[in-house]
Parts: sequence; structure tokens; C-alpha cells
Amino acid sequence: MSSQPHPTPAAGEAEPSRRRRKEARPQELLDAALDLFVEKGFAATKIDDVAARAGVSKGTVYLYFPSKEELLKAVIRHNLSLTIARVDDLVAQFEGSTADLMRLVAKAWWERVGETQASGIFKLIITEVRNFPDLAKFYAEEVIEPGERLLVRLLQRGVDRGEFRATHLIDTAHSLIFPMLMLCLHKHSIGSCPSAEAIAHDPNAFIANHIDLMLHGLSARDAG
Amino acid sequence: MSSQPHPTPAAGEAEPSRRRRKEARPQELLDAALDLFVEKGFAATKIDDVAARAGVSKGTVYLYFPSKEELLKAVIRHNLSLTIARVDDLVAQFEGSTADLMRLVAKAWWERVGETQASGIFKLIITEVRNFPDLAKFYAEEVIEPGERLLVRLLQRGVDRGEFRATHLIDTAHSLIFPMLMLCLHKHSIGSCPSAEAIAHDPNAFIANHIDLMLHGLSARDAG
Amino acid sequence: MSSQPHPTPAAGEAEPSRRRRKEARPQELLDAALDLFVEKGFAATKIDDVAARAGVSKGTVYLYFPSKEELLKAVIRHNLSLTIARVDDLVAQFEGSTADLMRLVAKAWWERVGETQASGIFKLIITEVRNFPDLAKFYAEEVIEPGERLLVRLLQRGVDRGEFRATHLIDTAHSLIFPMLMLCLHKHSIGSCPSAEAIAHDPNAFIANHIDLMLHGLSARDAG
Amino acid sequence: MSSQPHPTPAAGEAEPSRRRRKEARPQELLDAALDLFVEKGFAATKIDDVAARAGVSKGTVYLYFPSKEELLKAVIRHNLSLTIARVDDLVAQFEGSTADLMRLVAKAWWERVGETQASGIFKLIITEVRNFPDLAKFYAEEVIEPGERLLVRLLQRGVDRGEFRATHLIDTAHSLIFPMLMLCLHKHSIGSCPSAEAIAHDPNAFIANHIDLMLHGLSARDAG
DNA sequence: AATGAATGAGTGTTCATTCAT
DNA sequence: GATGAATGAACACTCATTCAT
Repeated sequence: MSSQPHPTPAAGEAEPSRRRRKEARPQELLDAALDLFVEKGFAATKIDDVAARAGVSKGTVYLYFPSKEELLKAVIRHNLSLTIARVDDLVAQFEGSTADLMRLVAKAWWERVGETQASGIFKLIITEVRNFPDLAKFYAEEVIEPGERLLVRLLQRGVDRGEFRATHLIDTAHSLIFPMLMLCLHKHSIGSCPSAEAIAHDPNAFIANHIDLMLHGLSARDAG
Repeated sequence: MSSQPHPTPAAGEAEPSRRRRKEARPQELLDAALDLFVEKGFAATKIDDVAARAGVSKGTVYLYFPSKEELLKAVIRHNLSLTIARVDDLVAQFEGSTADLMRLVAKAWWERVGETQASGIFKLIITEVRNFPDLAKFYAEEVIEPGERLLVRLLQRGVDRGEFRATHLIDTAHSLIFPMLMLCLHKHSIGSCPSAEAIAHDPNAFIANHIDLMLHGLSARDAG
Repeated sequence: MSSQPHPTPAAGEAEPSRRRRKEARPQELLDAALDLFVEKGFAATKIDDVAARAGVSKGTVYLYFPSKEELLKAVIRHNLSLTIARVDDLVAQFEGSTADLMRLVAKAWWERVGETQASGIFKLIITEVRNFPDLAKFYAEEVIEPGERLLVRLLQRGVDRGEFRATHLIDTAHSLIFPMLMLCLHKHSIGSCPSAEAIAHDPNAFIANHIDLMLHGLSARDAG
Repeated sequence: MSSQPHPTPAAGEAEPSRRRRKEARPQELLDAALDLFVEKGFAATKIDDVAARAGVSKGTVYLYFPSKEELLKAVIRHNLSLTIARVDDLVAQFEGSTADLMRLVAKAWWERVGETQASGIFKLIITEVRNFPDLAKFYAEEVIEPGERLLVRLLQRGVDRGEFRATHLIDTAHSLIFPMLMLCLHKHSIGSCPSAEAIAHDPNAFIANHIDLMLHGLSARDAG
């Protein structure tokens, strides 16, 4: 009530009310933890660092998450839900060609996942799934399976409408999505290293080229 | 039945002489370390574990590598050299169609990299490059640049011979290789979790489908 | 009778509050470290031992000192300052004979340095200065030089007043002080071994005899 | 018999014969160990370093000394014997004045102990006697007691011949010898640090001044 | 609710000691 | 005898977790 844990900002700055900050805490902690887990890896991230990035003290982290491991799981759950929600937004009914739909889906996914902090979740999963195997089931059910279903439906729509030739749908779905995931992984690994800057690309151009390649590859016109 | 003070090789193998062991040690340690770094991550791997997997005591690791960090760098250097050597084997002159060449390159790469322990190096790079930034330059020069040059040459050959339509060669090279890298990453993350076994695929079938898709996508036949 | 989780102060003393302890900690740690470094030497002293003697756990030492080496330096700095402060107390103006002043200085120095824990610092310096060479400059500037200046001034006063004959002042200062330092060294080495108890002397009697000898040796009466 | 552990020197260099080297080994090891124990302290000296300085491999040290601690004891025993032997050389009958005898003894001691490697033994004793308490008895019997007896005899001779006034003989012996010991300690601690060079003195001049002071202090002429 | 001092199990690294060659 | 590879106990230091304030 008396001592102020943080220096009070100059009057006029919009300091969120104490209640407001309190409600925002878990989100701030999850964001800080995602950043750091992605950047350094789970084992190399210190709770102190997470707390410092969220602007609280170490003890406060434990008010919201009972252990570092639970914090990891919460980070993953939280960002997977977001991912799913975002993916699910895209399955809306679409009237035009499947090619246009595919371009739209790719663009939307990149804007809502690839360009946001959530893009780090894929690196985190790849890194930590072997140390915390129950994450695998979770990830498979929450991301891989709905994601594959979405893409397979998309491809099937093309085949059904005579736009795409027949291919192995799941493998083709992977050919579609894997380069997008690599983009996310790259962004959070070598892509962030100044010493390898020559390799940095324009992701949007790459995506456009990739989808174009895939659409050509799938085209029913010369399937015979 | 009785406890063995040292890991005895399988019955029938002769116990190697002390000198023989000394020469083989660094390789044994590098293999053990690659396995564990890939499985658990660098920070979560204990030197004790590396030593145990190589069948020696902890102190012995320090006879060959001055620190855990140097061990990591040696693991990466060692496996990158292998990777490069293997990639370079593939650029041999080839007489047939570029499509056949591409299928051959993909198959060879998968046999020599994807199916071996070296496939883990990509996970290790993605995981650790931000914590050890001088690895980035090393990886860019040793793997990314020669790899891209190889693929661009391959694509250019197809264009020059009128087999492939014109595309952005580097982007297309990435569309080709990224799914192969994802296969390696998958193998060492979710792919190794029993709880997600439904997702395990036949990599050779996937590669065949992927190359087929790409070749269709690149085909000059309907480029107009 | 039951085990105490923390060292409880003697009955009657109130358990100091957490804050109070925090303020006292560095001093407690420095005292414990001085004792042990002097007793066992720096290399042979375990941080665990320092912590135990100060009544805290190992980790706590690192809250206050970033490394064992910095703890050593802090111990030396801390005790040198004390030494200096104590020596400086003695340079007060004095009206009587230089012989009386010398006896007073010797007595005061012994009471304030020789008989206290600070007497161990000389052993520590002698032992560790070659392993941590930047201590040498520090010690020379903080102790040797002011100490020599004080003694030379004292001797010069005697010469100026016709009490002392002319000698090499610095050498004579060393003849004065070296036996006092040996007393400190003896106290913390052989003097502390029960098996050599026969050698233990009365330091005050020795000092009285030493100063008497020196005063006779310096006396101007028979200088001719 | 076949392989040569060290590169053979060019013909013409006086390589000691193998037998000669073997016999000299213990002495070489003791010298190397004394140097290093004095320089770094016992705990901070590695057997590897001792072996390297003596030009042998680590295992060889254990052919001659069963443990590091026994090596320390051998070093001390060896150098104490030398010390004693050298001190004993000085007790020869002397015809002249006790003042001249004292100057002679001081000079001889400094030449045979202070200026040699053996001077380090005093630092070693002071440093290690508390960690290896049975050294104390040894040192007391081998050095302190005979040394004190020698000095007391010397002083008594002066008193008996009417040269010296009566003082407390043991205390006076200590006033005589302590500064000489400090010279040895200084030489192996601060005196070896370049950053404190201003403090380095001419030991012979200091000794001359010290003995002169003591002789004045002891002089019977103005004792009344 | 928030803090941060304190803890102690855990891990990287060192080094005295052993022993097969 | 001599070597040096191998060992493993020991120790400096870290950091997730607790809890008095």
C-alpha cells in the first residue's frame, strides 16, 4: 500500500491500474516466456529472465504457474489454442477457385501466425517435445490433425472441382505446409543471426512462389 | 551376469587395445554427444550422459574436449563436414534428364543424410544457433551456401535444357529442400514420440510425391 | 537439544529480523572467510565451509560475492581498510619523548591489530599475493607505503629531537616492524599448533623487549 | 628399451646417463615441488606441474612419492635437514668479538639459506603447518629449537664476555632472527611481484643495518 | 498480491591417483 | 622404470523453488 515496487511513471502516461495489470499478468508472463523459450530453449531460460522481461519479480511467476515445466505447458497450450483459432478462422466458406483459396489461406496464415510471436511455437515444439512427451499427443491432436484435415479438405475440394489432379493428399499437404513451417523456424534461428544476413529472404515472395509452384504441380491441365 | 567395470563390446568382438580405443574415442564421443544434444538439447544434456553413452567416465570427455561448448562446436563441425562431403558426392556429372537427376539427388541425400545420425544436425543448428552465434556464419558458409548453389545449378540445368520453366531459382530451391529438412526435424522431434505415431509416414513415399509435385510444378510443358 | 534449522544466536539474543540479517551478512561472511582463508589457505577453503561458519547455505555466499576470488579480494580490501584506519588512529599528536611514543604505538598496534582477527591478513597476503598479483599493488599502496611513512616520521622525530642517532630510516623501520609481523604470522601458523606449544611466548613481553632493544640501539647517548 | 621418452639431444650435449638421471630424480622432483609449493601454495599446485617442471610425466612422481602429501613432507624434511646442516656449520668455534661473530653468522646464514631456494621453506611452513599439524613438531624440533639454542648461546657468549648487557635472551634471539625470516618471506611473496618493486631493498644492506642496530641495542657500554 | 533473500540439489570442471602398456 | 589414458571424488557455481515479510 505504501512502497511502490516500480518507479511511478510521470503523470500523464497511461499507467494501467493495478487491477488491470493484475489481470494482464498471466498473458505478460506467457508472452515473455514464449520469447525466451524460443530464443534460448527451455533449459537455458531462467525464471529470473522471464520475470524480468515481464517486469515482475521472480516470486511472482510462481503465483501464476506452479513450476517452470507448467509454465512451458501453459505457453504451448496458450499458443496452440491461438494457432488453432486462427487456422479455424480460415475454413470459412469460399466461393472462388481453389487456387485463390489456397493463396488466401497461405496469406492469412502467414499474417496471423508467421508474422506474429506465435510463429516461435513450432521451434519450441520441435525442441522440447522429446523432453516432455505428453506435449506430443497434445500437439498432434490440437495442431497436426486439424491442420492436416484442413489441408486435405482444401486439396480434395480442388480435386473434386476438377482443378487439381489426384495425388497423395497427406503427402501433398505436407509439401504445402512444411516450407511455411521452415520459414517460421528459420526466422527464430539462423534468420535472427546478423552474421547470416545474406540468407534472409522476403517471406511473402517466397510464399507466393511456393504456392505458385504447388498449384502448377497440382494442376489438372497436364495431368495426363 | 556379474557387473562389468567397463562396457564390454558384444561377445565375439575383441576388446580393442588401449591405443586403439584412444584413437576411436573422439568419434565415439562425438556420436554420443550428437545423439544426446539432438534428443535433449544442449543445455539439458549432462556431460555425464555423454560419457556414459560413449562408455567412458566423465573425466575422459575432458581429455578430448576442453568444455561442453567446445564439444558442441566439434559435433557441429564434424557433422557439417560429413554433410558437405556427402552433398558434394552428388554433383557428379549426370547424363539423363534433370527430372531423373533430381530424383537421384533426393534419394541419395536421404540415404546419406536423412537416414543417418547426421540428420539430427539440423535440429541442433536450429536449436542452438542463437545461443552460439558464431555457429551461424559457419553453417551459412559450410551448408547453406554450397547447398543453395548445388540446387540452383540443378534447376538452371533444367531451364537451360528446356525441361523447366523459369521460376525464382532460390525460392524454388527452398521449396525443394525445406520439406526434406522438415522430415529430418520431424524424425528427431514428434516423429520419435510414440504417442504421435499415427503421424509417422513413409519418408521415401513422401519424397517421391514431393519431387513429383515439384517436377510437375516446374514442367515447361504448360508454362505458357 | 533438537536440531536447529538455522544457527540460533545465544539464548537471550533476539533472532534478528530478515532485513537486519541481510545488512549484517557481508560482514559475517567476510569474517568467516578471513578465518578460514588464514587457517587453511585460499585454495584449501571450501565455499561450503565459509557458508557454514557464517551460518548460511552455500548459495547465500553467492548473493553477496560473485566468486570465491572476489570474496578473497573483498576480505583483503576490507581488512586492509581496517588496518589502515587503525594505524592512522595512532599518528595523533603526542607531546612526550619519542621512546614513549614508540612504546605507545607498538602497544596500540598490537591491541588493535595483533590481537584481533585482522592479524591474519598478513599471512593471507604473503600466501596469496603471488596467485593474485593485483593484490600486490593494492597492499603496497594501502599498507606498506603508509606504514613505512608513519615509522619513518616517528624515527625522524627522534633524530630531530636529538633522541636517536642517525640510521638508515627505512631499514630501521623494517627492523622495528618485521618482528611484530612475525608475531602475527606465528600466531596463525605454528603458534596455533598444540604440538609446538613450548614455543608460545608472551607477545607483550616480547614487544616490550623488542622496543627496548631498538630504543637502546637507536639511542643517541653513545652514538659517538 | 626401444622408444625414447624424450628427444635425444644433439651429440655433444652432456646428456646425463640414464642411471645418473634416475638417481637424480628424487632431488629434481623435490626441487620442482619446493618451487611450486612456495610459489602457489600446496593446494594450488598440481602434480602435473611438478612433473612438468622436473621434466617427467605425472606417473613418475608416484614412483618416488606415494602421495602429494608425502611429497610435501619430503620437501619439508629435505629442506629442513639442509637448513639445519647449514646452521650447524656456523657454530664452529670463533675467536673474535661476539659482534664480529654475529655479523659472520648473519652473513653466512643469508648466503646459505636466504639467497638459495631453501629460503622458501619458511613460507611453506607458515602456509601449511595448520593443515598438516605433525609438521609443527618436526619443525619445532629440527629448526626452532636448535636455532634458538644457537642464538641464545651466541648472546650468552656476549654477556659472559662483558660485551652485551643482560636482556631476555629468547626474546632477543627472536628480535634478531625474525627480520631475517621476514626477508625470506618477502622474497617469495610481495618481493616477487613487479607491481611492488619500489619496496624491494638490498637485503645485505638491511642485514648490516639490522645487526648494527641490535649490537648497539645490546651494547654493555651504556647499559647502566 | 508481490517481493527477493535464502536454500540446496544439480552440473560443469578439475585433479590426485591408478594401472595397462 | 616410465608413460599417459582413464577414473571418480570433490568442488565452484547455478538456478528452480520456497517463504517470511
